[in-house]
Amino acid sequence: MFKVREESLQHLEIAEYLIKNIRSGTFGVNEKIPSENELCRQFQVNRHTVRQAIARMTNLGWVTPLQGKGCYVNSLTRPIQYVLSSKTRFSENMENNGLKHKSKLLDWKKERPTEEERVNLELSEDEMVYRLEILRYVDEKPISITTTVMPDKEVPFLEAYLNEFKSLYSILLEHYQFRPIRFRSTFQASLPMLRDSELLEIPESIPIVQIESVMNHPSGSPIEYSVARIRGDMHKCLVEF
Amino acid sequence: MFKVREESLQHLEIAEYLIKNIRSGTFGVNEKIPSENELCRQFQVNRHTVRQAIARMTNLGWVTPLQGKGCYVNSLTRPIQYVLSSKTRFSENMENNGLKHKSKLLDWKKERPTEEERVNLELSEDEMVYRLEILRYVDEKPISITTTVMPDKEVPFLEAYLNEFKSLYSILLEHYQFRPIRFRSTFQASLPMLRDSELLEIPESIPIVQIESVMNHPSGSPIEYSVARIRGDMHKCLVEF
DNA sequence: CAGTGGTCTAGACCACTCA
DNA sequence: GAGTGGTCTAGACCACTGC
Repeated sequence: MFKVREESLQHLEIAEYLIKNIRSGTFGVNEKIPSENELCRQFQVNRHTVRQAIARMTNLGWVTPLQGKGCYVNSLTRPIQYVLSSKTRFSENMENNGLKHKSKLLDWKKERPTEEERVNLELSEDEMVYRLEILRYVDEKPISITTTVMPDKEVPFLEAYLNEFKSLYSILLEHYQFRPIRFRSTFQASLPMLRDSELLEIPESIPIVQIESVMNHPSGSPIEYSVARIRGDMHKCLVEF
Repeated sequence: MFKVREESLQHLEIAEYLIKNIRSGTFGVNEKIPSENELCRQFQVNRHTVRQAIARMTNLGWVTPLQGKGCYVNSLTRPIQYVLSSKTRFSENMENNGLKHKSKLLDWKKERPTEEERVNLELSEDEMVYRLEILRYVDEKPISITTTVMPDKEVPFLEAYLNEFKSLYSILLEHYQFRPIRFRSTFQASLPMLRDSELLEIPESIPIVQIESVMNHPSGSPIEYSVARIRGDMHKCLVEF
């Protein structure tokens, strides 16, 4: 129960030394820390020990190693405040934070919903849905992947408007004349799937926030079910009651 | 951008093999997977390679290695649904989920607030606060650490009631005749600090959800500022609008 | 005591980046 | 081609668990 576990953990000392130097600014943001071999010489330890220290720092979100280049100090991530209310949208939130943003449609399909989607959207067995996968950027950096599912019947011929994709909500407003209203959301901390970490360009050990939401048509019926997977180190979600 | 990165990643293959066997039930929940040396023999690889595979599985939340004992498959964590509204409390939420729960007061102090606490509680420079650290258990397992700060003036002589600590809200209700009301909360995914991982008995790579909340007195003034750090793999927070 | 996971060394080859 | 991080081998000692 009361573990002691001190003594002779060189990799922890190396990690602490490096973090202290990042904190103090000796290694600045977006700069390189010394190479693995350099650190081996400095601390007179094996490369494996240095790599353990760097793995730890990577997990804690301090640095990102890049093959062939070096190990870079992550930019300070004062988290973006994302306000969740019945009305707020991604783009409005980013504009409130004064941030440049954009969205990219990775893929879309028209197909049968999964069981979960069917339940959340209150659909019958044979109805079809549009499934969109959207990658969102802030300041040119990818920050979230969202899978959005909408019933076919509510947004007929949606594909006609997807070629020039800017924002899902602008399409809905422009071509279907409505704004979805957030009905409920759940939050969960998780770790990225392989595909997430590739698209978001983060190591697999950085936590992500998964937000599942059900949005309603202004008339009250559920119209959109979305699952967003967001970099956890760059976000803070605010809910007011 | 389009990384290939396949070929010769033995540790990924080993991890996938083990995960497949956990999924299929070959290695059951709370059972041991084969020891590192055993896996070395099976796959004809170096122990370091096996350890990489296990590190990955640990990060992904599949197993927990215990020194001297073995590497155990984590119990399936269908997440607990935690409803956030202006009124819900920890204990009510757990009872709604039909779960046994308890709270333990780790520590308390009466001291000056930090700048952040002062702002959130709208206090003047010289006011004092009670700071409580509470560890909560569900089914006898620790799941969250909460630091709760309340202004001294609102709960005078609080220490008199802390000896027989069961639940903060029962003390407030019984001795101060009020129930705090949730005003706002922020969510963030994060990784545990060293102390968190010790108290929650989780590896440092399992994500946690940090929920910061401001609670109001029914009369409207802020009365409690709390920061809860919760195992991310066991929780889902639901917000309705 | 034997078996387990945790730490560390010494050295190898590879894939990638950049000048 | 020199330097970087990524993978892997071979072998050592330690701390901890259980019988």
